[in-house]
Amino acid sequence: MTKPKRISKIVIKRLPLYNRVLQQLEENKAEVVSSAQLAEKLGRTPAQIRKDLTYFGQFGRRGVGYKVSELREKLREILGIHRRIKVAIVGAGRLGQALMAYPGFRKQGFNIVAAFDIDPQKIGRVINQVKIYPLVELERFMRRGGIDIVILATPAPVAQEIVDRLLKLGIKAILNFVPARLVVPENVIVHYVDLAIELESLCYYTK
Amino acid sequence: MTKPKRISKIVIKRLPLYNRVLQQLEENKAEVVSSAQLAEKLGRTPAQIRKDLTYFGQFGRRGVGYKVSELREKLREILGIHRRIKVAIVGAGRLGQALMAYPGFRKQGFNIVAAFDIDPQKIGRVINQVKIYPLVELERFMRRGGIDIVILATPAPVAQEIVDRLLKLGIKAILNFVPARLVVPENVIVHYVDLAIELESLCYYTK
DNA sequence: TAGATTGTTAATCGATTAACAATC
DNA sequence: TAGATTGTTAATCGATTAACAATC
Repeated sequence: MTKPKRISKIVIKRLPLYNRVLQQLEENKAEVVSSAQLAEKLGRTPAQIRKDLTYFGQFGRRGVGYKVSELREKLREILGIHRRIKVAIVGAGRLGQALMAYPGFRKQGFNIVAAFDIDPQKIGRVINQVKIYPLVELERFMRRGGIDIVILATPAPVAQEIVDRLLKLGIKAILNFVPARLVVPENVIVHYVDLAIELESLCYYTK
Repeated sequence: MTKPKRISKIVIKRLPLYNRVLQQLEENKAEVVSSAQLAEKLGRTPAQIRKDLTYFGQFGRRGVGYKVSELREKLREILGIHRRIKVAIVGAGRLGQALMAYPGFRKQGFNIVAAFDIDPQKIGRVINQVKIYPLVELERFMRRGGIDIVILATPAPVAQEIVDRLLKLGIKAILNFVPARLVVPENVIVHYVDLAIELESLCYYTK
């Protein structure tokens, strides 16, 4: 084959942004939207939006534009968020608890099924309807029902060790808040969110 | 002029990562490091690291490598984190309070000077040594001492309105946790952290 | 048909990497 | 001097955008 047809990460990262705008348009009862209108709202070019979308199919009509509800549904399918995604938070320290309390996940339709920690002091506590379980329960949770994504918020020194356990259970995606590079096989994807690093790169522009 | 010599955002975002690794090396008493060693630890190419660094000067010695402490100090100067950076959190709801409690900012040397909210119920509360002030106090804080960066964690509907106030006070950098596109003049920089969007793009890979 | 907008190709732009002379 | 590694150029790779035929 000449074309591997692998869609780049950078494209995938834009799809949720498109989805967000479509959600708003839907709420405002918009029926149809053009790539130019989407681009305007997103601060991007119409060409980029059309190109991104055509990696996945032909969703628009020439001379008309895109049907809002239809395109949104397609995007949700592409992203895999048309079904209910089960998320677990591993590490229920300060940051973990903050994430348990964060309302945005539920608001976007995610199902935070549980939090996990080793500290017996924390086990059994409930924050924002999410209960903290001992780490050993992870296996049970994975078996019945499964967990689609783990949000990792452990202390840095134990992160890799815990990731190794998660990998054995078959976890495929990790949202990592721990400031440590994780070693995972290449079929597993890790997104890094490092708040201190975000702040540091901002500093550059304050001078 | 032929070369605008503008350094791209993508390069700036890598500098804190280099800094982090140098910090570790310093703790481990490493004196010298090569671009190959840094690349190994960061999962990047030696060429990229050397190129990134030479945008700002010549910090290494041929045949030898980079002096760890010296390079780290240079990076901290380039980023502007050699002096103590003052950060304010605007919006002390659930997410804002979680950010107040987040230990990583202090650990990286940031000074969280205050949080601000309009809700009289919250004003006066102290979380992790950070006090919540009424929004009107922002002006006073900006005058005496100043605020380098604002972490924005307000409700989405009022975000722009509050940003406009911050702009009038001369804020130059915003770390935005609000899922809304902010309108700012181009000399002001905004970094977006959208946790739900991070999760959504991860979903794509779990199928 | 005339006007609008997509889907897609080709051109452009920018970022990454390979390679190597300079030099410690 | 021989070996190592930087700084930097040129080649490559990938992403963005301009342009336009297709078509609603």
